Amino acid sequence: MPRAKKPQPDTAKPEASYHHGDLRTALIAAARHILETEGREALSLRAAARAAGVSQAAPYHHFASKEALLAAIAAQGFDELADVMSKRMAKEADPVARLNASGVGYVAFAVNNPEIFALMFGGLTSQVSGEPALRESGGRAYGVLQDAIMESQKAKGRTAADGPLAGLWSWCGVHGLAKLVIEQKLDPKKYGAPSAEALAAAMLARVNT
Amino acid sequence: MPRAKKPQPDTAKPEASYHHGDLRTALIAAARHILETEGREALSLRAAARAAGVSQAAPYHHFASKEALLAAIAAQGFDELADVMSKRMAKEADPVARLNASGVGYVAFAVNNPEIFALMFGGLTSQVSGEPALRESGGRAYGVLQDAIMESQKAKGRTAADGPLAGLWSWCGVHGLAKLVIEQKLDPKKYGAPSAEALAAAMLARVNT
DNA sequence: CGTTTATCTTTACACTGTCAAGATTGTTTT
DNA sequence: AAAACAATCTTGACAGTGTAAAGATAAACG
Repeated sequence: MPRAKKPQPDTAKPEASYHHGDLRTALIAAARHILETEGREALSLRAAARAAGVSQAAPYHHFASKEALLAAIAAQGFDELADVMSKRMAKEADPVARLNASGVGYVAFAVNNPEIFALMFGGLTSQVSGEPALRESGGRAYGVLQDAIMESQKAKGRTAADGPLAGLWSWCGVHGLAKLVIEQKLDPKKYGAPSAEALAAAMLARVNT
Repeated sequence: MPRAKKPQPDTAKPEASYHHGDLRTALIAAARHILETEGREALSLRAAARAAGVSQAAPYHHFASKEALLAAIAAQGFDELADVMSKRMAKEADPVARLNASGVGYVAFAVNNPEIFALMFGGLTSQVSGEPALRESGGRAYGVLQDAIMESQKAKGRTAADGPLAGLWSWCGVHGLAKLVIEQKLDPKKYGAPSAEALAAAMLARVNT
């Protein structure tokens, strides 16, 4: 909770100051922490403000609404999703292996960040899902996936007419797998896989040559 | 809103009576209506009670909490999902065609009932997702899908070791497709399909022989 | 009939998201 | 430098929420 301020980072504990210094990021961090440890239900704007050590109305100087704060967290999630997928892909050379690696990364992120993943996909009102920052981060993650799909299509010499569907199906499968595992509707161990990640890898390997 | 009571269904408008007669189902209906027309955010227990014409505390004689009411709606959803899938399957003879038909039905239900589908998958706290009625309805729907998968596996002469994965992948793909379309992350028309249902049919036909 | 039990109402509490008005501080202009 | 301004934060308030306790009403059953 004791957070360094920009203006004077000399004193050890600059707590009692009227201006926080970096409330916006502090609120996002606090809200994310609550979200991850206590769940969506327990996350209130007031609780986040409390955790950041400010009054209940302070957040409104940085976010238009509670939903806007949630959208900021979701945007962060999309950025991390893109990172995870990129890093997994970087380890592979073969285009199809790269596509599959991105899919496994997708599942890995989802399982490791279930609450944020839920926020990114379906947890926000449509009013706020059009926010520019959110759309940009979402678009970036989508781009990584799309590139992987295109790459592998080209490598297999598919036509443009038929091609997209195969990649699309991989995305749908990976997304559905992640969701079902998170909601506990699907248990990887019942299918002989030690983890959701392993199950995704096994299935993608079966499907994509 | 004027709802027939069991004891004396003779008078035209039995409104002003202390006992409602069938409050439980009336509350489910009212809540579902609000959910479908105004969205999840607008659905409060008090609003449902108001719509049913009773006081704010009346629902607690039929549901332990707001979540329990939502769980009842979700259970209804699972029953309807099972029905839709069963009816679609009944129109086909070939085992693989039957599997694909159940998948298309899955997507059709999801797209036609987005709010309830969201409730069924991810919209409930884990505390209430273990309710017997919910688990039973969910199990029934799962059973329909599972049967379709088994059928088609047997028809193709697959081994038990390898078989389940193919069916699982279809489920994941169909679920992911439904979710992504509902969240507007995926537009069927961008892939040359007039509807989500058509897209699901096209993809399943490509994947399952 | 009277008693019991299920159903419903009234009242109340703690909590929420959000707004308006005022206090405090940092920044810019003169 | 002082003065004006803008950004940031606080206090106080309002309507609405989920839920619990205590009492009223009516149906069911002896």
